[in-house]
Amino acid sequence: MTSIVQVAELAGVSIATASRVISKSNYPVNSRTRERVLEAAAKLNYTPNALARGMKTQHSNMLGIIVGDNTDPYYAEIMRGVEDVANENGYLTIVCNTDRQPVKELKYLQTLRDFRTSGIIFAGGGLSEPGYPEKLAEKVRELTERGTAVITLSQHTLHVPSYQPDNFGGARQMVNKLTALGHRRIAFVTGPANFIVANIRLQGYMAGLIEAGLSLNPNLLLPGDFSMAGGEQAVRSLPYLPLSERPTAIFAANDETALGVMMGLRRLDWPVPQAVSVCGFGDLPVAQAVNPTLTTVRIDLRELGRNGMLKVLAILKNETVPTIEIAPISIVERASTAPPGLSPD
Amino acid sequence: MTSIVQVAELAGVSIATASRVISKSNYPVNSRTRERVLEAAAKLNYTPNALARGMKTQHSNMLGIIVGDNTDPYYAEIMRGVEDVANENGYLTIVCNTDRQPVKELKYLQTLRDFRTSGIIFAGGGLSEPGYPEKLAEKVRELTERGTAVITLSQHTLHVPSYQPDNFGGARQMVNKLTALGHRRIAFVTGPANFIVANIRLQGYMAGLIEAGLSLNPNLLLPGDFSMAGGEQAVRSLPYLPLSERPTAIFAANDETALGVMMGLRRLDWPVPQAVSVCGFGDLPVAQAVNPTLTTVRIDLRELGRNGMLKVLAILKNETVPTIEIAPISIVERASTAPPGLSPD
DNA sequence: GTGAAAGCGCTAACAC
DNA sequence: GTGTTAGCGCTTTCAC
Repeated sequence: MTSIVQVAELAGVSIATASRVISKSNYPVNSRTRERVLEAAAKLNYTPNALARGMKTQHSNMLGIIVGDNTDPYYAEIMRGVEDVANENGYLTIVCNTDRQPVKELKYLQTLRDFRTSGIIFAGGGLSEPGYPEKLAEKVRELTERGTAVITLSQHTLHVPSYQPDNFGGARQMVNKLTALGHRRIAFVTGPANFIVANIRLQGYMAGLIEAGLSLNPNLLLPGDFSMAGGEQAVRSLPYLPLSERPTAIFAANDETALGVMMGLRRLDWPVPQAVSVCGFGDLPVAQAVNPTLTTVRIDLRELGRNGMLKVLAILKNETVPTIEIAPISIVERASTAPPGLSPD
Repeated sequence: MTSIVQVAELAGVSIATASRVISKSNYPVNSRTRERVLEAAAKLNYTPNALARGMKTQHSNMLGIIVGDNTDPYYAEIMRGVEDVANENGYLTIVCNTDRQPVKELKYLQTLRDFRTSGIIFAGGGLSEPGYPEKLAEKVRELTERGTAVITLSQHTLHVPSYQPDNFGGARQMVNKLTALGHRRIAFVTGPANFIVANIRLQGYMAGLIEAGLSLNPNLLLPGDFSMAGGEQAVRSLPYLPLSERPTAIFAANDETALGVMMGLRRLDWPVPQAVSVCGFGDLPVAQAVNPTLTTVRIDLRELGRNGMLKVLAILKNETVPTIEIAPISIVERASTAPPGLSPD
């Protein structure tokens, strides 16, 4: 393996000089000397050992991204945005799937510390399990103290800079849209209870109801878990409701759930949107692929990722970044929503 | 930052002894001494610097996974399998999105080399652009010579161990299924021409036709590009075919294309599967979510990833691994296929 | 403008 | 069983 030593030898200079050229230090080096070093490096097909460099500089040009599951299109899209900017800036992106398990999350943070990762991005929301936020905060403090740039891309228990989609406003606006269409009985399929984002969307839903002068019917709060299976399961209880209470619209806490809801309704033979409108949250690519196409709250996830990584870079350059910044959302109306009462019943 | 030096000091031993305990070397250490070191490490919340360790051992417990796009569910699923096993074995997984561009791929390989990555997994098929395979092979040789374990998870130009789905057999079997249903005019939507896997599936399609005594109608070879948009575009030409030539079944080279095909057919008002059957390749999660659900060739991608990573670990342990191993596929019949002639025309 | 040398944290000979 | 020491490849004072 060729090291800077052979480059220096071939160029006939000291390794110090070679290093100055190679590492693009702003130390003055005679342009002819610089030329010779560059030539030698090229001839030897030399590139610096990133490990050795990281050892000196105490950080490694690596970035950890903490996701629930990289298979989930929500996270996949964010990851892509992060990786794009990371790659443009010479950083390596490390995937950390936690399955939302505190143990896995903590273990990964430790490993990322061992590798002197330059930055860590929490792509998803925090887990609000008892005792966990404190433990996590402690671990993260160890990291930030060392100069690791840490940010979150969602509402989180962590007190680090955060760039987050407007989950509350998005849910509220979606309910506004539904009430404007004439819906009065709007069900909401929740996300996992210990998942902060899910609760914020629920708050937005309730705010939307209040704005329209509606009151919350607990029977229309259907438990879900952000999965398709959960959505499918959630609608099973609907036929047992008295006709007068049945929802004319179902708002799912995320798109995957909404897809499950649509599958469940198909099984019940309740046509969408004729019998019941369905909408989701996220605007994943599938939202356009399903039949009927899904009305949803759009978050530009790739942009969220790109911006997140830019913030990490800013922190590493010691620039000040705002504690909380809100990424705009928008409502995308598609075919799965319509005014109520199109159905015979 | 606490290093092995402070641990040794606190335990009252030399750093060599401390290292022997910490690094789990099988060197004999007195159990009482070992105990003291472990205690000291725990008290100081010490964990070894992975960079320093990698510097000595010349490789870093990091693994690069080369994908076209981590947003593509095909790659996402493989990644997850790889990451699972990697994590279980203390390896970090680095995402490398290439967008199938040789330049990006080569650049990433260089970076992975700089970081002394222990292994590299090519998740997708090789690019068969003129001159590229040679360049890539050269770069990979540099890596394998250094002890990097390199494998591919698809048909590839590279001569490294490969664990790959049976793309040929899968396509052939799907055509068998369609001909058994009674279809005689089966269209095929191709993938990108420079993508090896796409061509192998095309070969399988042709083999299936021959087996059924059918000949290839060039008009039924529709150009696609593995994307939904490509699939949608591909069917646009169909109405211009004389009635007697119109396909009763459309086999798309991958699931995303099949989804696009279904969207395109919806626009044409050709009901699936009544007017025309549709099937895909891959069995992505969406295949079950669309309406009608998609008949497709199933590859267990997560298992492919898991196994791939296990192979990398085997290579690193100097075990011999087979040059080529084929992962089984299966046909999943769902609602998008039916016998032909259910349509009025 | 250039070079000598210390040291980042660790492992692995090599002594004792 | 334990300790001393030489690097791994790089950056960075500090001399010159």
